[in-house]
Amino acid sequence: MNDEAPIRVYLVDDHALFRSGVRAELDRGDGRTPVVEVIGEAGSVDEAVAGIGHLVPDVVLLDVHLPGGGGAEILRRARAAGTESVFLALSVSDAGEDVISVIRAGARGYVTKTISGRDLADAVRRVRVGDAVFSPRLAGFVLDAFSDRPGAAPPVDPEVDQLTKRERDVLRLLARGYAYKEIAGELFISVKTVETHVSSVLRKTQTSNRHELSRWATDRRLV
Amino acid sequence: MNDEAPIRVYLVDDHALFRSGVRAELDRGDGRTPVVEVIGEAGSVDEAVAGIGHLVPDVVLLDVHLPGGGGAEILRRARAAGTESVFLALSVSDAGEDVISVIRAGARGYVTKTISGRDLADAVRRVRVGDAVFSPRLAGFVLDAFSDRPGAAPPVDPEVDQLTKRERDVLRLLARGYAYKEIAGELFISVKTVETHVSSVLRKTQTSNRHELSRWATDRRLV
DNA sequence: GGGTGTCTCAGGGTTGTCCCCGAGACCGCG
DNA sequence: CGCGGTCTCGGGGACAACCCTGAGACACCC
Repeated sequence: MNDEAPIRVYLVDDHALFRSGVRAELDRGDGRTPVVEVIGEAGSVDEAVAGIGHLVPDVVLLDVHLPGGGGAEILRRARAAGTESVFLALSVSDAGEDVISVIRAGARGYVTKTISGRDLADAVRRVRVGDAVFSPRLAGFVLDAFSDRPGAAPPVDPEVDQLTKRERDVLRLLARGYAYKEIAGELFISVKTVETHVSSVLRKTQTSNRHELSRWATDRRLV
Repeated sequence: MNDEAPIRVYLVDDHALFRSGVRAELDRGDGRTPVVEVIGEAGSVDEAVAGIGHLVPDVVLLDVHLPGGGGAEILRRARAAGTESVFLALSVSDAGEDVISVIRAGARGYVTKTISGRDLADAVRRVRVGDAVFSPRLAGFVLDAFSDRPGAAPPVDPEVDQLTKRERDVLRLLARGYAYKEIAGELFISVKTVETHVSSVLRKTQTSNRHELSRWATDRRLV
């Protein structure tokens, strides 16, 4: 599996301490031949885009949450500048929206920061050769979200755009904690009609009550 | 300012990568004499309590969010075991509740993970000699919270601390969307008792239903 | 014209939420 | 010992949430 030359990695995270940790763990190579080499790092969006364009790394390790745009922003700008680097997201967050946004932007994998140095090196090697790498907790989630779209990333979730306009109206108010009666008053329809819409929304989103639905909606930023 | 012997530091964080980073930055000592030496580390609550008791470090660098109890829990248990180590919280979070909880438990400082290696070493040195160290963004907050309480700290809303312990238990689950039946199962009490507690909470918080209450609770970061 | 989809509304049902009332058990305080 | 606070639990009721079935009106499209 050794291609002689080590994999050249660029590291983006706003915490210098964390960058230092990744560098220490990866460069050490776990006592064996260093298959991974950190050739540069950045702590901000602008710095990262410039560094990637300049150094042309094989793999970019990308933090999701950064001041001034986030990892997805870096990915889009680097792609727009014509980079061919492969991107692997590395984040503390396991929130669905974070995973979705960065994968949609084009990352080839997403691992959480709980990962060990050895596993991280292995993940880097795997995305380098084309694998998609996900932390175990996220794998199921990602498969669900992209199961019926093998090709490019869709603009919105399949579940969201199968809601009708009126259903979205009801959903918006519902997620804000409105009672059926209040929703009816707001939309100038009867309570019974509200019930019908709510019922459809719950069925389509595969949630069972308004609390789950609220979480579902906020995860997708519909509120 | 050099006491000849380096300050002995114990490091607690659930991310091995991050521990590695702190270790690399601190041990290097920025090219000068190593004033700080990492003598041990832990990734879990139990491991940390045991390690602190055994190694007797001068300073413990403590992550706030840990599986199985958190930094405040470690601090309390280590104190109960009679340690004389000084604790410095080191966290990604700048949320008020996190700061409050760990300071209340007895930490002498709180810095965020955006800190540089050099500044961290300096912070360690300062808490070692008795200073209270806070990241700039948190300094104002901490002063506010403790301004009128030179001693201990009960900085909660008047409405929150008039809730009894059991009522808070119920509130926590209720705000997460649990049904009464589920809360009853979780707390090993009857649904009727849950109703009683909910009723009290709604009255004391002057809210009229669980949705308003959820917002009330999240506004005060009780979830 | 017929099929499909959306929006509207209703009846009737189960379950959940919230309120009122009362009540026994425990514990700490004066 | 009595008193107050907390925790526990019950009955009974009003209303909200949610489900199922059915159905009329309108628009679009083949």
